[in-house]
Amino acid sequence: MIASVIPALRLPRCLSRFDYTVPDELSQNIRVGQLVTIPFRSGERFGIVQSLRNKRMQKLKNVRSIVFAEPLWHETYLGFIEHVSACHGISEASLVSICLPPLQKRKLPRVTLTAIKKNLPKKAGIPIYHLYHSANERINMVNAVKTGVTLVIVPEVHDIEPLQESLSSFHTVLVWHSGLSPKERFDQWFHIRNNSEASVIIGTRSALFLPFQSLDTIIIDKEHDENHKQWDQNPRFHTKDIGGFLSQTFGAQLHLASFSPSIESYLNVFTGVYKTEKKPKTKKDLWLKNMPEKTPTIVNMRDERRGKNYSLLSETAKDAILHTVNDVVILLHRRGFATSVGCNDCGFLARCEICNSPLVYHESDRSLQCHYCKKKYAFLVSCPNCHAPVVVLRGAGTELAEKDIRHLLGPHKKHDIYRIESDTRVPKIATGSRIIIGTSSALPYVRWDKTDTLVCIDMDKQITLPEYLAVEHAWHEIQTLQFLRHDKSELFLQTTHPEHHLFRSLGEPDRFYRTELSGRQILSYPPYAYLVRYLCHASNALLAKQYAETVNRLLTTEIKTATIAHPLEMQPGYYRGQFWYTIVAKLDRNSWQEELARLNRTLPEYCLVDPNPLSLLSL
DNA sequence: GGAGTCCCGGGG
DNA sequence: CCCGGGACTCCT
Repeated sequence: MIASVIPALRLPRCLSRFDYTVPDELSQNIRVGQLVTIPFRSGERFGIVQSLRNKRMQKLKNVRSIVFAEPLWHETYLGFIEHVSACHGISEASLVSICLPPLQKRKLPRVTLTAIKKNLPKKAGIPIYHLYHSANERINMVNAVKTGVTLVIVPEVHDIEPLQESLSSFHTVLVWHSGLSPKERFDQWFHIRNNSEASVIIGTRSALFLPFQSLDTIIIDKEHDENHKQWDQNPRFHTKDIGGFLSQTFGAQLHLASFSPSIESYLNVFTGVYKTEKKPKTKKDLWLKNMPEKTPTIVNMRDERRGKNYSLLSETAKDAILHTVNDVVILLHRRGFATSVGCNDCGFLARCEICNSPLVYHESDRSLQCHYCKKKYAFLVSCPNCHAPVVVLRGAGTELAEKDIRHLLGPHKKHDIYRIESDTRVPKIATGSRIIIGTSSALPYVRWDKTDTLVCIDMDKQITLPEYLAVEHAWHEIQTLQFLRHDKSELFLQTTHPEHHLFRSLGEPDRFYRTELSGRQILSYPPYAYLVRYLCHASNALLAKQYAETVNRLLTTEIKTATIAHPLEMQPGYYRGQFWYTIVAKLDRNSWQEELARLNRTLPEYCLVDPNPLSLLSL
């Protein structure tokens, strides 16, 4: 007997299944879906039995051992593995290695697997959309789930704990995220494999690949959040896509939930792709009219400049901050002191010599830093291009904001000031009133009940950024603050484009969605097409470009229902020791899965696949 | 993808 | 003589 085995190893696309002879002493007990050990290269590896056939072949190595008598996975799950790896342009072997993260040989004798269920799938219904307006409604939505195993995927580790605490009295709750220790991982993983009782599993996107025996409900919470996309390493997947595949595999009901629906979901609700409790009847119906009635204050920064206020904060915001007794939150999107360093005379802009990204000024050591490749440069005194003595700092980062705030409050300030960024460790925070200055990664550290004043220093960048998702992202950010802040608090949005439909639609969300949708329809962007991005990389710039052109030719001849854009240099063009080019294809939104799998098959190894990308150009 | 291998060149 | 790094090769 021959066993086709998928090794648990990160292997290239073309290497997935390997044939081994089943020795006579194992042939009675070997099953499809079982975890086995196999000799691979010089060592021994875990693998999953993909299929068995009665045949004899020379020169094959033997399956070494069967780890558990019971199969780890149902046969149907192997179809899931095949489908996901085909659509995401990775080998089944790589995906299997992601599915078996905690296995250590010496611990395995401690565990036995329970018998596997024989008949799996019922048919999955169409996805259900839940719009919630408060934390309570959110909890109730999850609690409404009564029977079977429920998987809740949240965008960030921070989202797990609050949800877990409000649920634990009703359900057995298990959590899964990147912060677990190896021991916790091992225990949770086997618990999930063996548990057949009702339970709720709450996790980040890596929880999609846990060894479920059955799955009745999948909830994707904060469905609009960009953290649902894994964009920086293979497999580059979106929680919604994998959630859909899982729902098919287990016949589980898929739910999407958010306080700020994505533009894609809005269309899906109106076209009947998703069900809702209160269904809008016609296309003319408004769906989101009952948004919270807190209104943000839009501050026109052009007026501030005209009034000779050149600081980061408008007079209105300064005034509000000075009069706030409790907490203040100040948000902006850049770390450091200024976004860019350049010359007003000739337009020179300081860029990283390695990857060409604009450099960021850091006040603490008066250095210029590249936020992509981390290289540091000395501060420029004069323009290297035209030798003008003045090098101006444009834009603003969190460090500059902190300096301004300290200056504004003066020496007798009543607040403690904290700057929180993605890569700073969160300081030990005192109990007094505080001002938090940070990027959106500071939000988990905000005391919402005590925060009376919130300021978004600069909404402009997201409006002007040439990315189709930028404005939607800005909208969700505003809605996140609207959702979290208390009714008596004030939110200031500073912009030089107060006439933008993003701000004018704040009181009538449906208008925002419809305007964005019509723009996307014209350009065939999602949700009217399914995007896939192909990334070509090489250690030399010319080679990378040639690779991209080769892939472009391959795709152009192979493509059926899609349009494809010419290769473009990525932003930054150099990253992790490699030069990068990108090719974007727009696939038919109804048949993208087959098309994607077919296109991926033709690709050379150096080309990575990024289905459903968040950005067209940047890494 | 990455472990194993060979083959350089540089420092002693 | 020993290394570290780069290129190259396979993997049932």
